[in-house]
Formats: sequence, C-alpha cells, structure tokens
Amino acid sequence: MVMKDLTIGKLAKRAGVTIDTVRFYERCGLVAEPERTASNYRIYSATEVARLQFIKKAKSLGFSLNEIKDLLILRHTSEATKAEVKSRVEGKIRAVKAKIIDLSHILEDLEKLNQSCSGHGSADDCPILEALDNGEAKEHVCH
Amino acid sequence: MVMKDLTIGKLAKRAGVTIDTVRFYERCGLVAEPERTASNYRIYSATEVARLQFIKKAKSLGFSLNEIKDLLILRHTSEATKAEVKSRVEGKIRAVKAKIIDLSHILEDLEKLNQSCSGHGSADDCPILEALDNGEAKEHVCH
DNA sequence: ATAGACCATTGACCATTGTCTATAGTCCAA
DNA sequence: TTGGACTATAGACAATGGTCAATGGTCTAT
Repeated sequence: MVMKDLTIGKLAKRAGVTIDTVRFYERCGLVAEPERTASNYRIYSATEVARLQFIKKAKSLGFSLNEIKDLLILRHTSEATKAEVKSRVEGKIRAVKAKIIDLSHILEDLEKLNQSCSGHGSADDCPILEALDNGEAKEHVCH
Repeated sequence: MVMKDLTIGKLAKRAGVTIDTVRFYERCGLVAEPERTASNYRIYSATEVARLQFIKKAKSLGFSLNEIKDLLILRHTSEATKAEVKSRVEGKIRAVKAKIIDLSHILEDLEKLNQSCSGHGSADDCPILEALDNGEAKEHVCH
C-alpha cells in the first residue's frame, strides 16, 4: 500500500512543473486520473513524482508528449521488450541526426550569403537581398 | 508603368504557393494589399511573384515570417545599409549554430542511452527506462 | 444561358505545449 | 471565525503558419 499524501501543488513542486502542467498532462493521458479526497482534491503518491520526472527527462531529449506517452505505456506493459524501447530511441537518434544535417545545410547557405556581402554601404545593391530575390528556395524540411 | 494582370490564382501558381497563403501573407503584412478590379478581384504585377519567392527562399533558410517581414522592409528602405541586412543574417547564423549544438548534446545523450541497452529481453529492467526515471533532466532549450 | 472554374469574405480549425482567467469551494492557522 | 493559501472546473488565449468550410459573386467557354 502506497501512501497517497500529495496534493497537486506538492506533486508539482517536487517534480518541478506547474500545477497547470500536471492537469494538462492528465487531460492528455500522460498522467493517470488520480483518486480524489472527499472534497474532490486530487491526491497522488510519490510514484507520480517519478513519472513526471520521466516525462521531463524525455522531453529534454527531444521526445514529444505523444512519444513520451508511448514510452510510458511500454514502461508499464509487461510484454514490452527492451528491443521496442531501444527502437524508439534509435528512431529518435535518426530524427535528431537528420535535423542536424538539415540545419547544417541551412548554415552553409547562410554563411555563403553572409560572405557575399561586404557589409558596407546602402542596401540598394545588397547581394544578400539580391540572392534572396533570385535563388530557388531549397526545401530543408524534416519529414 | 507595370502591367497588373495577375489574379491571385495565377500569382500563387507562379510563386508556388496556395491562394490561401497569399491572402494569409497579406493579412500578416508580408504582401501589400493589392489593387482591385471593378469586381473586387485582387490584381498583381509580376513583382509580387518575386516578393513571394523572396519569402519562400528566406523561409527555407529558417527565417520566421516576422523576420522576413523585417528583411522585406529593409529591402525597400532607401536608408537601409548592407550592415543591417548582414547583421540579420549573422544573427540567424548564430541561432542556427546554437540549435545545432543543442541537438548535438541531445544526440550524445541519446546515444549513451542507446548503448546502455542490449536490446534483448523484457523491458522490465530496461536500462533506458531506468535512466529516464532517474536522471536529472538537462535543459536543452534555445532562447 | 448555363456549367464550371475562379474569386470574395468571415470565421473556424489544425498541431503543440502549455498558461491564464473567472468563479467557486476547501483547508489551516491565529 | 476569518483571512490567506490552496484546490476545483470550464474555457479562453498564446505563437506559428497556414488550411478549410460556408456562402455568395464573377468570368468564360460552349
């Protein structure tokens, strides 16, 4: 039997999020609907602190709330395998790498643009603005 | 005197955007309010095609619509200097670099996480899920 | 003349991740 | 008992960049 003695405010404080965020996560299904006191206050056990920290950590690694929801389900599904978890992480690794490559191309283009311009004089004949006028827009879109 | 002979549909098609997008850009002030025919149709000259392509190109380089708005103003301000334009580009270069560094840190963390797990067996004792439970969430936030 | 393609406006809606407001009920300490 | 802190709900609002629907007017080719 776990002690349920945390109000939403205490839970939020311990996990380092706001009360609004906890309720928002509840609406999204990231945090289960908790029991209520007689006066309808939500009460939580300390395990919910861990769950919120899990969410925070995963978010900081670039997982979206939907992806985190999947991870949380895996975490509590006894048939889940390490392979499934690992493949989520590997998918995210691929996505992050793709994003980095994409940004690197953008960076290259920006640096070329920047080098084309002396930075002196009126913008009337600014090579940067001219380049923006002419070139075909490359698509650097992440799918 | 420039020929104004493009309906919004033709303009959009030439620039490679949708009609909705043109009207949206007009609302946002990225595209000027055009003249109208007697029947209230918008009519454009070919210079607006160039303007839309400018927007597209700048967007592909990671500029937001607001930033593009600024660039467009610079482009048509006679007092504007190359230095001003260049400094916008340099700011964007800094931002893109920061984003890349940020993602690189995330990638590192993800790869560490991934290497910690063999990928075999039940997720009950998955080191990835355990790591997400424990670790302090690092902030990889771009400001 | 009429169908089909085009254009007009207003306003709602999409995803994402919350944040804030208004109104009202609850709990605790002095 | 009373004031301040806490909690409840529903729903609006934020930013970004559009997209779509509903309703109705216009243009053009047959």
